[in-house]
Amino acid sequence: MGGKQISENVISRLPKYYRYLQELEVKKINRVSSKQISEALNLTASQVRQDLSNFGGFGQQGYGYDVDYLKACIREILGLNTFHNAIIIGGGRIGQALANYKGFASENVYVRAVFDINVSKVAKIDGVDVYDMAELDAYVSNHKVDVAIISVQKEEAKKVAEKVVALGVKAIWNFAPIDLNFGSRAVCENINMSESLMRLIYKAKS
Amino acid sequence: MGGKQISENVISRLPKYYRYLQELEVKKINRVSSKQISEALNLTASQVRQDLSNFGGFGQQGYGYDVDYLKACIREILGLNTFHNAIIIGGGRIGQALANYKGFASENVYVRAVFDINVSKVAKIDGVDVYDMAELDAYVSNHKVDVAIISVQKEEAKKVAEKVVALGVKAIWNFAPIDLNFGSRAVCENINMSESLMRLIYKAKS
DNA sequence: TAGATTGTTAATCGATTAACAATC
DNA sequence: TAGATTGTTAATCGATTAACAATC
Repeated sequence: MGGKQISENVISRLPKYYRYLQELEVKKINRVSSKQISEALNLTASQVRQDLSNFGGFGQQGYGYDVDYLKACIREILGLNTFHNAIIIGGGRIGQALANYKGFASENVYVRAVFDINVSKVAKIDGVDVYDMAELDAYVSNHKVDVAIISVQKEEAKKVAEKVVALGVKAIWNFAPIDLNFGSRAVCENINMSESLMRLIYKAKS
Repeated sequence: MGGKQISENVISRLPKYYRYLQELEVKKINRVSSKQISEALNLTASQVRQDLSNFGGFGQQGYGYDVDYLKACIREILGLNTFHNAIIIGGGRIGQALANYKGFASENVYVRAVFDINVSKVAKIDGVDVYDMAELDAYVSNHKVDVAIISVQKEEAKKVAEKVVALGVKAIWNFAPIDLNFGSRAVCENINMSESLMRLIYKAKS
């Protein structure tokens, strides 16, 4: 919606800028230049300025960028000021690790429920209710679900993701080793550990 | 080492070709064209042929590619025929999930040990021995460790990764939310879930 | 003021796409 | 043979880098 299309490369660098600005904030550094950012993140200063200028002019000539202000701007651009309700589909090891991970709160993403085919095996994961997979439809229909986290087996991942997208979920975070893509119906990020491991092995031998 | 430098984009597509060829093999399909591959993976046929031709001519004019042969070639290119010993540093939820994950065997990567600061809490994870972090140096010095999987807290990740690289480990698979980079000393793949989640939220609002 | 650094325009570089001769 | 499809060369497109006027 609105404005020019931002390339995937630029989108991928935004969280890196954000993370670096957080570090500076912790260190009580309140001023930074595109050159400093570029050196910290292995980019060029031009690239940093080009990236940021996609969203507006956040700096000041001769001075650079105010750390707190730029961080707040990127936080807003990324959408981290909005609250998001998430559910986890698949209560295996990865699903459990994700339910447990406390880091999502800083992104304002809150896990509200976990769904699993075998509910008896885990009644509750770190305070999050675990429901039987059969209740997924009803839950998604009756609650506002912004993000569905897919951590089921590869074989079921596509089916279950298609289902929740059909029920209106607009964002899928997929941990199954397949590439999901919903076109304009929903956005998706794939965390494909298997592909990452293969890339690592490839690079290790070169 | 040897040959022209392959771009990161090409390397990232190799596992996708491999995965698709595996699927075809399961379906007993023994022939495929660049057009078919491209349609399955949302690429162009040109791109598929360009990518593959970086490594040699695996196809036949008028016919296409033999599935088994191409799969074997890509498996070889990726280095999946070589055995790799891995250790996991950090026995928290993610470390446990990784120790448990059986999928690495198909990449010939085997987890031989887990290291954790608090050994008493877990004596053994899915048959893999858990050692105290204090034994890490000695272990790496006395065993062939090809891959170190980093699943400790962000704060310790850089330090512990630098340590094992200094001890000779040439491949780091990093799950801590920082970008690690060892230049020519070691290769590295970062799985940054936090960045992925931010990208997802960004895209969800656009 | 002089020095520093932005935002933006232009130049370069690399990756993707198109085209096609070779040939199975 | 005629049709299909490769591998590769050339053309296009987009992303990165360089340059610089504006100005704090």
